[in-house]
Amino acid sequence: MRIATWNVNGLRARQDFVLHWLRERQPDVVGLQELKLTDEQFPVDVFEAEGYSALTHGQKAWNGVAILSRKPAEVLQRGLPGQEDFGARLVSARIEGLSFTTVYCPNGKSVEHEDFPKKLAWFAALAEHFEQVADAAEPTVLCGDFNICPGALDSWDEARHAGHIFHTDEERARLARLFDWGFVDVFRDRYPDTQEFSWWDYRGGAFHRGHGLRIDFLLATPSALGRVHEVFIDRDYRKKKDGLTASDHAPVVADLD
DNA sequence: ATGTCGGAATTATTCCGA
Repeated sequence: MRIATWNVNGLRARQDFVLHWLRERQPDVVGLQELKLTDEQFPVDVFEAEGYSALTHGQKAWNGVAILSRKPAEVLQRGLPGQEDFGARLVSARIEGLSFTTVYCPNGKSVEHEDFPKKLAWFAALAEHFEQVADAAEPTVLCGDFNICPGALDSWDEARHAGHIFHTDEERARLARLFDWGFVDVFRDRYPDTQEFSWWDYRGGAFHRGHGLRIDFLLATPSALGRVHEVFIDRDYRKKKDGLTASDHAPVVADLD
């Protein structure tokens, strides 16, 4: 089973690009983030024609998440309990015995902004949700755009950004609570010393200059992690394809037995 | 160039968020 996560930065603008990727990479289950459309606007028929059912949790203009699946998927949750006012950011499903959740975590904007403490509270609610309703002994995947660099290796310039947004101890402590519960960062587990990024700013030629961050993850409980035989960040799909504009995020992909 | 995108509000330009 091939699973993936991808912040597409607007599905209406990215639809043809996403189809290109699906045909090329042939994933079985995909968590999508930043759809920027409502459930009514989601092009269900387009993905069904490609062999995928879609479970969506969208809203007008901003945020929005979905799960595409080639296998039967039963929705478990739409929205993070208690945090619905902060946008449509979570959807989860049970797919062939795997609990699969995808999230678009709040950005926070800057440590001085009012969204920053709200971001921290959102992460606390996310950890609490898993502590309350999930079982770390079960095969479980939590994937998405976390908008946090877990460590110095995950930033193109930790020294410059330390203490700033995506690089604070407070944000890293909120991620640590998810790790304490039982999640493992699949890419970092397999490649402890490799610097790779999943997001590059559109501005300033950041992609070509190597100015990126690793903020998109596949997290897995040990029983799911044990099934992983490969994981990669699909950097090639951060580039234009057939004249189509890429998202500012690359997909993250893992192959499970 | 605080440099690019996507989307909304409003109707070709400006704003907001990332």
